[in-house]
Amino acid sequence: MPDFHVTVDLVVLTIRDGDGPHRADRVASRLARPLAGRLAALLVRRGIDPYAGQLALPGGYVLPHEELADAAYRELREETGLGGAVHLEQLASYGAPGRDPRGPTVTVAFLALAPMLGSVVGGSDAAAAEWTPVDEIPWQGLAFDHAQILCDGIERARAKLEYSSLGAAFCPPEFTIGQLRAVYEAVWGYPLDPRNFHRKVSSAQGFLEPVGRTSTVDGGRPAQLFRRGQVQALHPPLTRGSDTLSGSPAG
Amino acid sequence: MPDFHVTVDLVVLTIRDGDGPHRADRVASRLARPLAGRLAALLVRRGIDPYAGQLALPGGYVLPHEELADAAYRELREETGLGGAVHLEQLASYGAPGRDPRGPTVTVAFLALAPMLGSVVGGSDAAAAEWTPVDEIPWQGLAFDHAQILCDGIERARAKLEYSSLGAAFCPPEFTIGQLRAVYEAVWGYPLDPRNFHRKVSSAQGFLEPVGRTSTVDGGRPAQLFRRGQVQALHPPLTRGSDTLSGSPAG
DNA sequence: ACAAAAGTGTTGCTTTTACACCCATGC
DNA sequence: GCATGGGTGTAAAAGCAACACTTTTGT
Repeated sequence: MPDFHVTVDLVVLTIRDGDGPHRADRVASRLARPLAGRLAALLVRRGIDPYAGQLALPGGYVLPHEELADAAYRELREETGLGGAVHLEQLASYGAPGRDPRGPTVTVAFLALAPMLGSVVGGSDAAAAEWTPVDEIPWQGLAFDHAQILCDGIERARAKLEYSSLGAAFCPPEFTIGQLRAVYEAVWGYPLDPRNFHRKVSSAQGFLEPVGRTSTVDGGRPAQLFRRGQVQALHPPLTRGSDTLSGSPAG
Repeated sequence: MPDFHVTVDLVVLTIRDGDGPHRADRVASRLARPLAGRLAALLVRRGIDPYAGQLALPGGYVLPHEELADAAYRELREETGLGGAVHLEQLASYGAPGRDPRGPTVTVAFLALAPMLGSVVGGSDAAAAEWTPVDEIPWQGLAFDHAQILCDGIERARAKLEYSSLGAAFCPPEFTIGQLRAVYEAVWGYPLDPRNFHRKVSSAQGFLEPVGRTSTVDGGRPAQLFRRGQVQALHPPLTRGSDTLSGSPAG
């Protein structure tokens, strides 16, 4: 019974302000308004030896007698200062021979979704932590097999938004449907019809829980505030499939 | 950097002949014809010490310098004699402290789907391997945290049949749409409308590939044979959602 | 007044469901 | 003939994309 090192690695995603790019494959021929946010991943600059100086996912060794998810939470706090208000779920495990020069190592990757706010501080063995928009990730320069893991994490997030209420994990505790739509648009990389989106999510039973009213968030009129509801799964899904694109044209 | 033992465990599922039970939550008030098969999982009787004599998932230690998926394939062959004609995918990892009395152990669980045929032989440290219908699984008596893993595996299989072509992994290389429908009915535990099912899967582009004709399989007329197609994902999904139930009434 | 976002109504199209019906075979 | 399963047609219902339109704020 040979032994392995066991680590956790974190794909931490959030939505940041700023015009996101459209995904070329989705908005080919249609006029499209600019997106209100962009999907970004958290990368740290490695301070110690294997791949020192290169960008990597935050992560670290699992302690014996520590639950895997606890280790993921701990690393998240240690390396990024992000609190407990994040969604965390297991992604997959990676154990290719030679993936870590220090010896046989299995890493359990986790996917974490952080609300839109939040500055990040580096700590322990990470010299710096920074949000990188997904279209600017230096895929070639990532340490270990972290390009693969990050890629899997982003794809998981994109897929799960379709049939779960996960999108709300990117929002502050109370949010408007407009903010939630911005999340979906940023993650999927193309605009959605505000009116149909509104109808869809507000008619899905248990998906959203109304709480109050806010004044103008962004120049518009006050809007209903919501909390995420109890329902995790979503039937029917939110169609990122066909040509659900649209939205009012830019000009 | 503490060390862990790393194992793989396999949730191996197949469809076996015989009337399957209906799931109470799905067929409440409606008359329903009997199902043509039932979902079964592979369990082994442990021969060696931790939990000796109890039922467990097939699995074993990962060798250093061995890819996780390779270890899963190896254990599948060693313990069950099942060949390479199975679908195999990673399920999740489990590392709760104390889950293995021999010390800190992380197990990477895999989901394997075996075609309907196939007798099973025991080997190495498994005294016997046997197919157990999922509604007869002795959940309380399983070793380690294998009840949890098995439960997760079954739920994964049920969910994935909806939006992928995974159902065909339960079929022999060439099969009829009727056989494929029997798979879906066995996994989900309730009958589907044969005519709508036929239309749905045969109209899904790339899902099935026609190959030839067979004579009567089961008293009916000859039917078109199919191979699984290239398409993995399925849009739109196959609705196990609402009340897609039905089928001709029993009497 | 104007822009910008929230939210509602409506219309035409596609998908889904439920079921009638015919076809081919074995007994 | 009759049962069994394969396969097609079809009409009602539901879901969805697209877009017109009203409301309510800030500038």
